Amino acid sequence: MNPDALRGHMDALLLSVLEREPLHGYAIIEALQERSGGALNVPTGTVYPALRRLERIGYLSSEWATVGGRKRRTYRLTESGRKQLQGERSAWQEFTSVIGSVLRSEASAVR
Amino acid sequence: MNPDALRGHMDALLLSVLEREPLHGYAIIEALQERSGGALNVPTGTVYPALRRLERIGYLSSEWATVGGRKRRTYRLTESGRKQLQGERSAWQEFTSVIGSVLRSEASAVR
DNA sequence: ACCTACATATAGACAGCCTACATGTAGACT
DNA sequence: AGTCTACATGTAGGCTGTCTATATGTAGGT
Repeated sequence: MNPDALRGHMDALLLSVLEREPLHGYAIIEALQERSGGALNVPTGTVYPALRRLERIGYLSSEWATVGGRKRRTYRLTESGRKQLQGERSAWQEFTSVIGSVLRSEASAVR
Repeated sequence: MNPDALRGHMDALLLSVLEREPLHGYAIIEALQERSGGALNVPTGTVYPALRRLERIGYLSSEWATVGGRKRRTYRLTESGRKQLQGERSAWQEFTSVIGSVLRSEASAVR
């Protein structure tokens, strides 16, 4: 999966994966892999900064927890984040529809 | 349309619009608008550099023409570009399928 | 002692899309 | 003559988000 293609869709992915239940960063990465059938292998250097950015914006909130001696920062969707996820979903529909319509244009309409 | 969303898909759009027939930059911008139902408004500062990049890579070739006193640089797909377009199309399928599957995951599978 | 999985984090590189600007022709209207 | 819009190409520099690489540390297995 070309990294550049993810640009601008990372937020939707992260919010979506947190819709079901709060998760910590590492678990989010695993969830993305699972739900994508192994296609999505997002590096930690992408996910952790992105989560912080989303928290800064107000779409996520986080708190520390210790499980089995390991520290986790667990993120959960805020109300604002839930609304944003709706927006991201419809933006995704719009996006795929628009790009798709250009890519599917007949190769030789005239001639 | 969020600019970041286009990232990494611009090539596919440009190659696709040139599949039917050779076009110059300005006409490419218009074609993108038409085929997207007005949703795609790509600025010249995006298109012209992108076309040059694609030519440098070898997916496009270009030549100057003068029409009605105005100079145009007309771009056409090379063989290599045609192959690349096929690749872009299947990459797009893969991409939408993967992201879509994550975004469509049930909001509450368990519980 | 070593390795792997778990877990978070940051610095800096990289790339591509954008805004803003520069330049010029043609044709219509005043 | 002057002004405006559409046509037409191009570049410089900014922005921003993803990536690579690296650092740090715990737990558990061999």
